[in-house]
Amino acid sequence: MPLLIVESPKKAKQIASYLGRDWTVKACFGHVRDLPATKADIPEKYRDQAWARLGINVDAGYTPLYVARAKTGVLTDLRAATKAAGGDVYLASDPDREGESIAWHLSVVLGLKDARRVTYQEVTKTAIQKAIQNPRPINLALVAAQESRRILDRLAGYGVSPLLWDAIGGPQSAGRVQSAALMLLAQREQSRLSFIPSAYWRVTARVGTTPPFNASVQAIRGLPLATAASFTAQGQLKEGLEVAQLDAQKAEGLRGYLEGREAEITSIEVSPITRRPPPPFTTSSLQQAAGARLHLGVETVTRAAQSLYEQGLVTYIRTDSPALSDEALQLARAAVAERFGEDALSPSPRQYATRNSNAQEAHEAIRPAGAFLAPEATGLNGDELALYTLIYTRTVASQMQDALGEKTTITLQAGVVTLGATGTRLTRRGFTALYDDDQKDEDDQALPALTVGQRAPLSGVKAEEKKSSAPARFSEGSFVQLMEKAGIGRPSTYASTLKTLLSRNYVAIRARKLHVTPLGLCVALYLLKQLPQLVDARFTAQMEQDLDAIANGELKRLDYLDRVWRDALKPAIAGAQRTSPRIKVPGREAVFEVRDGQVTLRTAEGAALLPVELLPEDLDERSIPALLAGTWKPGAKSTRRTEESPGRAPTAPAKRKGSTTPRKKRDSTASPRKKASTSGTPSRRKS
DNA sequence: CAGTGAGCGAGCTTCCGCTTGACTT
Repeated sequence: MPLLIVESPKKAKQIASYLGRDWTVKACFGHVRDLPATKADIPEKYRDQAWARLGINVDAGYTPLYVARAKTGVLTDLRAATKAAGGDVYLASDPDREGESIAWHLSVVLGLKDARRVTYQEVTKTAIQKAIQNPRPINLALVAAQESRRILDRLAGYGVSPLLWDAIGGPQSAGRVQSAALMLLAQREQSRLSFIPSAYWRVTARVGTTPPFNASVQAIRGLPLATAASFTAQGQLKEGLEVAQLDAQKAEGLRGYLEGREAEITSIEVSPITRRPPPPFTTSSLQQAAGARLHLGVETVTRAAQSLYEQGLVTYIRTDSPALSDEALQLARAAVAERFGEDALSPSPRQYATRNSNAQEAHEAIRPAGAFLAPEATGLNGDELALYTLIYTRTVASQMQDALGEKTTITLQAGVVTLGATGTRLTRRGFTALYDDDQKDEDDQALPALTVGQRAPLSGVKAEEKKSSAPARFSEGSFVQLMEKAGIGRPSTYASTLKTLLSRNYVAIRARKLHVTPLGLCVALYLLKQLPQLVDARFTAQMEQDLDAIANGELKRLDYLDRVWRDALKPAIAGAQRTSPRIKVPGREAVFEVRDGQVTLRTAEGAALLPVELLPEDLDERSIPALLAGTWKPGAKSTRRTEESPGRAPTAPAKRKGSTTPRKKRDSTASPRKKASTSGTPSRRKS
């Protein structure tokens, strides 16, 4: 009886039901071998080799040392099943680079000669049957590409992390993905800290038509009134821009000028609007939407989505493709027809393509699985119901008609002052009847029917001073999207990369936003100076191109690794400064100095160790003297945390435990600390 | 002579990516 091996047990069950009793279907649970992680993983005979710590014999052509992963039960099970199948084994791991590698490792571990590799794009009976009729050999060039990726990540990660242990202290870490991701956050934090807000004025008035509407001042004597967009991040007026700038006195003068004055409508412009439904979810867009709409963090979303997957309610949750299978398209369209009628359907089925060039598209979009149960019919509750509803409506809405409408822009003149008002109106709701993704514009309003030349008095004139705001911090969900857009990490690692940055104390979550800590800022800026290539997201983009060339046979694995390691990273690591770095605090006359994992703030007035909970944004004219005097208390500024959802709050207290600084090195022997930092965070949650 | 504590030195930390349960607090 032939044996088919897939990665996921859920998938194995599904496929077993398609293939019937003539087949055995087993899961290998992802990778079955890997480089040794710690010394304990290294086999006795290699333990005294100089390269054993890396698990890669660089001098022997970057030969990797592979060891079985902890799940011995899985391997013995697969070996027994292989024997029972008489070696008639089909390797059906995912159709991407990692999947090809898994197939190759399986073929080695199970001793398969002439391994039969099969792939399919969707899990349907016909697709599976077609796949097993067309087996092919393992693509060794693709395996070489994966192996190069693995080796590079190990060399970079295990090569650079010890640099941090020397320079900064503590069990710190660096890597191709986490360091580039940290840098993206640090850059945003820096641009926020150095941002200089600009003041501008907004003057509004009520126009006395029936019914009335609101208009805002656009220009005075034809000169546009300054807005937030008129200024640079340094608080300067953008070059070559001619605008009217008010101060309190002028604003009050303008208010008096307008109050009671008659305005005339000088133009009415109407333009049509078409809005298309957003594509079905991928891992990153689901995180973004669940964060924005349901206020759920990445870990909560991942856990709830995994549960939905295990219940057979949604498809695989780690995907970069928004594509729907033909079967799913039909089911989604049937759901539209049943709920809203045939007229609500888009004229033809909508298929969505990814815009992400790194996408491997081994799975389809995250969508309802099986019978497309309506949310009410699932029997779910809580976060899982909310998440399923989101996935269901987004998928079904993707097959609905566009929303149509019109945008009206009104211009009015009152003496020398020009005012404007906008209003949008939907003439056909289309998909928004089910899934409304409208971003509300504060100026948008319902406008009455108006004609050019019409006159009406202005009243209730208000002049408000506004300040331009710095670029916003990332939420957990938008951080995941940022990583995807930058091309770093994969759907299976977005959540764990964030978790790593949190557990290293490089990043903290406050009021549902990601903040880079002083330690994170120091690590990022240190790496930027010593190893700029590692913190650059383009390093990964270039790696992807080179891996493609290896997979195509155009580039040799050895040549590639020599180029990135022997000729670039290795000498850069050897030449890097290993003394405690001093980093200028952005936007302040002060420096951070970091040693033993602890950050010290140094100013002309003195120095102070920074408490772990202090964030760069807490540093100001009041807190700095308090820190130096030792009287600073946390929470003085950050008390206005948004606690709308008390049930599911805080990851914050759990986080700090595992990664406290090793001030007393003797007390923190390796094993208890490891335990605390790896299992501490999730296990505290349920109590 | 046995027990205690300070001080010293050795060993360890770490990557990315693929998959789920089995462990405690």
